[in-house]
Amino acid sequence: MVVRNAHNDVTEWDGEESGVEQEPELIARTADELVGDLNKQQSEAVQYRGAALLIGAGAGSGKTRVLTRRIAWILSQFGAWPSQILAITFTNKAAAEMRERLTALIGPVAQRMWVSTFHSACVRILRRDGKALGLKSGFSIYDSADSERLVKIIATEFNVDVKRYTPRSILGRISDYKNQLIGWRAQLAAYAPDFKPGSRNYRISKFDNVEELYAIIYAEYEHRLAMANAVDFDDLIVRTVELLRDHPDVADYYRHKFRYILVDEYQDTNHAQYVLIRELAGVDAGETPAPTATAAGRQGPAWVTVVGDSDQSIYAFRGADIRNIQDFEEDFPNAKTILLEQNYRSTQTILDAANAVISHNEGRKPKKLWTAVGKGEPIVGYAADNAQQEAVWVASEIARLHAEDGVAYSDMAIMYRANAQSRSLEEALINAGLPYQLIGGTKFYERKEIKDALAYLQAILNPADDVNLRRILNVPKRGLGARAESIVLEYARERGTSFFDALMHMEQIEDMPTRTAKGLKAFRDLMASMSAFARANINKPSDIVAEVLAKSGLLEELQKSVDPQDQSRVENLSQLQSTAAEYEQNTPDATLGGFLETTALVADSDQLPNGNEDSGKVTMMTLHTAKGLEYPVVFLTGLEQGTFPHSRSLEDTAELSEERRLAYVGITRAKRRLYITRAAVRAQWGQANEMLPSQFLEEIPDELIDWKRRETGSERMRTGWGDGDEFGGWDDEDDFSSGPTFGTASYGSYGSSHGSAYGSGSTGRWGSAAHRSNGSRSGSTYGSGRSSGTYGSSSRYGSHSSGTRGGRISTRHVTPKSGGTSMPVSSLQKDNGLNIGDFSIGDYVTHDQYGLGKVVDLQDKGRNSVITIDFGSDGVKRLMLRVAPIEKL
DNA sequence: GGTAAAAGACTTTTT
DNA sequence: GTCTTTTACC
Repeated sequence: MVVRNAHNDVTEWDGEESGVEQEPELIARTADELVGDLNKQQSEAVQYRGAALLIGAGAGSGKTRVLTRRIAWILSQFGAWPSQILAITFTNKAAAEMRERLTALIGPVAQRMWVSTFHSACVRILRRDGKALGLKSGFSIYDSADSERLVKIIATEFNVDVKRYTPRSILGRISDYKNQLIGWRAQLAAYAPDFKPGSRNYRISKFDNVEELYAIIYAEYEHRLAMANAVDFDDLIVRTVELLRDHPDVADYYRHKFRYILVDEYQDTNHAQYVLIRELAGVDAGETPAPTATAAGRQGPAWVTVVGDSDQSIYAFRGADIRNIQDFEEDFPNAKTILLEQNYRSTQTILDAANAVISHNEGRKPKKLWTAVGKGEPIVGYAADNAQQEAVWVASEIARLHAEDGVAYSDMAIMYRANAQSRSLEEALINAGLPYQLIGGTKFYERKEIKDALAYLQAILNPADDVNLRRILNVPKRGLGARAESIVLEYARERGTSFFDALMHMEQIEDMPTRTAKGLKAFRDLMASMSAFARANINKPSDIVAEVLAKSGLLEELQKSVDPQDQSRVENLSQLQSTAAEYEQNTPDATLGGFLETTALVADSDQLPNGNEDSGKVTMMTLHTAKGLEYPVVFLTGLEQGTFPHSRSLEDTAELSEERRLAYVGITRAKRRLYITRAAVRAQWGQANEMLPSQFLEEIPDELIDWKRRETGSERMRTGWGDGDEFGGWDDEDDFSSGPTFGTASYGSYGSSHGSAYGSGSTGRWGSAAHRSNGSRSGSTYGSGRSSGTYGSSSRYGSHSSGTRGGRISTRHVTPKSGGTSMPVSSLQKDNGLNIGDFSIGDYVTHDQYGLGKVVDLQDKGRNSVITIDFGSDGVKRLMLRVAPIEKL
């Protein structure tokens, strides 16, 4: 193993040198390697010595870079062990990226570090120490659908009017309680002291106090979760906090283990997560550090570094509390704040727009992003008559950029507020023959067939899991309907045991129809046999998946079906099989439980190809999913009052502020070119609505925008712009109206008039979804029959290895199902997605072959940009950026 | 208990 | 316009 130090020049590190796995050694980096190429603030943040550091990192300010360098700094300069570091992100993708960059920086030891999401870190803790809370091994993690199911079961039992109090809204309230660390005992004591969780036949009689209703369902929900040996998403955090608070020995262990805690996207933490950090760090544990400490040492609270940008807080709806970051300096003693305001991503024009929009938010700390990149091109605006036309224009602009300017499809992204907006855009791209990938929508692991298969696995692993067991009782159909279920359930409730227990003792149930008894026995035997198989092969999850798919009849039922949608379901199941095989291959100590965990904690954004991969496709996603990403060209669509900002946020200042931050996030995703579009008429759930321009458009200084079409046809006629008599304006596309300021009637006041006009509108002309093939939006078999040739080589990239987890990427291409072996992505790459604008002279990079190098020259030739790198002993090389196997450090 | 047709709800954003 | 849930009938 090669160690780098101050006097070694760059040394070759040949990853293939040893067949035997060794204890990976830490690559020690010199101070100059870690901060030599950083700006003053970045460098200060990397080196800061102190117990609490807040890095206020504006969009594109090199946040991840600072974070990874700081970790390397702590290791090499503070003398910390890799095992003493806990780095937390929100998404798996961010965690994977950080780990990857750390590996490049400090070597393979990074693979073993705690670099993970809040949720998976907590799972890890709970798996190890959850026994103290009564969690048995193999506990289930309920996703929101499972939780909703459970709430619905409870609410129905309690005779709650689920039309009025939907399971979702009840669950939302429960989630709020949890995020605030308000326990069910407290709620029960306050609002329903007479209720005992688990007691039968309790009826909520009076509805004059909704708090009582919530308190009771909350308590019962928690009770059932405990019975089922299950936790929900929020519990992962909450129960870990509980563990640390109530079990000093456990808390002690982690407090002395993690001496440095780093949290990314701190503005998105909720109260529970905030407390978790405090507990883990031992801020309130009362230990005092050695007075002369220059590092976290062994005693006293761990050193906490948080990185965030309050202007990018967009998850308040999920409980994120912006005060966590705003109050950091008061919350953590002797906290230091360092602001990173230099942006390395976008042009000044784009930043000016972002700054202008965000400045309309009240009560924020002023912050101004700036860049050395230069002014760049103006923002391009377009006002369409309707959503379809907007989509067609976006598609044509993408085609033009690709053809005329050589912009790679993968360098362009279309963003929108809500998933529902993707439809018309998708259609336009299909019609234009443009390759795309859509992120989000119905997630892979939320599909029915996948959830069914996972329910079997979960029930095998954790028989007490009532929700999953009951889910599969009659899936596939085996003649065990509501009646059979209720017989078993009744017995279970009488005896206060689980559904599983009741099933095991079904012989004692009286008055059971023979047919039902037969069916139940068959089901029980099936589960028993699969369970035996699983026990015998517990570290071969892919074999267990295969067994379940075959024995359960899930696969058979779908294969027999004539419904074309079921065909794609079969494919999805086979993909699940591949994912399991992949997991098994990549995980040394693979278990069924471990596999289920990976399926439980995935997000849409995890589905995105990371950095250096060129998907060859335009990316479409919601603004929320886009956070943390960047693209040379960004289309921000649907800038209308009611669409964006969303209608539900128009009346509330706080919510409107969040929408504005979302706009800020969207704008700052763009590196070179930003497009903003809107539609005058947009159909939502079948109805065409007339939409006013988004107020955010008005907040962008007019001189920054080059309007290709400023007003729509109908607006011009109404406002008398041009000649009233003429039918001017109905012609679309190349209408380069360059009129003076246009803020007349239609741009006047937004507030109250929104949504009042219901245009009979001209929608529909652009064709309805006639050719959407099978109604399934799953995409895997999406219109495979039509003209696949048009889509170039993108099929080769279809669903590559890293793309089998979570979320959906739909493309027009059928994923080639060749056994599930993953192809090495690198060999397929034609374009690594790197951008010349991201490099500056003096940057360090690693090359797959030559190792570490320093950038000495850059030639911006668009797609053919050349980067010149000094690799020390290997000489100075000129490389074509787009194909160079390099990574920026 | 299973199937098909009809009604109804739904859209923010997600770990 | 789509997806889920309810209802009517076999």
